[in-house]
Amino acid sequence: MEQFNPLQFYKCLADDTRLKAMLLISHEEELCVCELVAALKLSQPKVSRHLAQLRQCGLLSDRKQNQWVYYSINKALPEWAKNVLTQTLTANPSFYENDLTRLNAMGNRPERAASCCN
Amino acid sequence: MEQFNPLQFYKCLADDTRLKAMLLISHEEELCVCELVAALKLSQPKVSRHLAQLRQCGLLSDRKQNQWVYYSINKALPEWAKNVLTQTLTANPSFYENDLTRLNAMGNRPERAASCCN
DNA sequence: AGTGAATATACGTTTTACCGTATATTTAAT
DNA sequence: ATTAAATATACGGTAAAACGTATATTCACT
Repeated sequence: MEQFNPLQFYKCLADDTRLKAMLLISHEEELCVCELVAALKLSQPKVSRHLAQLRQCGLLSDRKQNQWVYYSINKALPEWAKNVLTQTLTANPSFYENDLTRLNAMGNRPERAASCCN
Repeated sequence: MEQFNPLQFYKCLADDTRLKAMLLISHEEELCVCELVAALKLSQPKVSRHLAQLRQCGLLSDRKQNQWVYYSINKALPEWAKNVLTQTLTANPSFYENDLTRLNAMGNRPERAASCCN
């Protein structure tokens, strides 16, 4: 993230897959790729590509644990951008409710250890 | 505006011309097309096209007075969207400062009557 | 070492968005 | 009526973004 730029931020949010991924991750603290693939009902390469973009633009952080990669909202995001995400999340539950339902219905969700003690 | 949708909202903000226009209009209450053309240093058809899109998506309202068309933020925008715009405006002054300078340097800015008494 | 699961990337194609230029429309002024 | 200014729209071309498919990489398990 060179210098955080509002235009780049909104370009990241201007795609259905990326916006839903951001909101689901906000809602769940962190999610791994396979959980997002199940929640969004999209192909793995498609999801992975969009997550890579969100990470490169500084919106997401990732941590690897075993074979999984967990994505979370980048703590270093400017406050205004965090607020934008929170507002969007709380005001538009119907935008992502189906995805949340699929996520919760997913069997075999990976166990996760807290990032502080692995 | 059928039903206000966060994805469509962010697609509107995901273009340099549109984002700057939105922020300048937020900052100035209302602006006409020729003021935006001067502030953004862009062609009139380009600015007009983007404003039309913002109006069609429900982000802007317009009112005609004499030969000018003034654009302002749509009062009917959902609160969360208004908050997003306000946060973006106050947190990113450098994103639009040059445009604001050009706007203020513009000679012959059209006189405007308040919309309540024309 | 070999296999399978999770994830990432590369490549060519298709779709979407944006743009410049020309032109139409509306209003005001002469 | 004619002209000029402000704005809007139409059309064809270009560029950017997104996609599907194939493949590479990494890690755990046997």
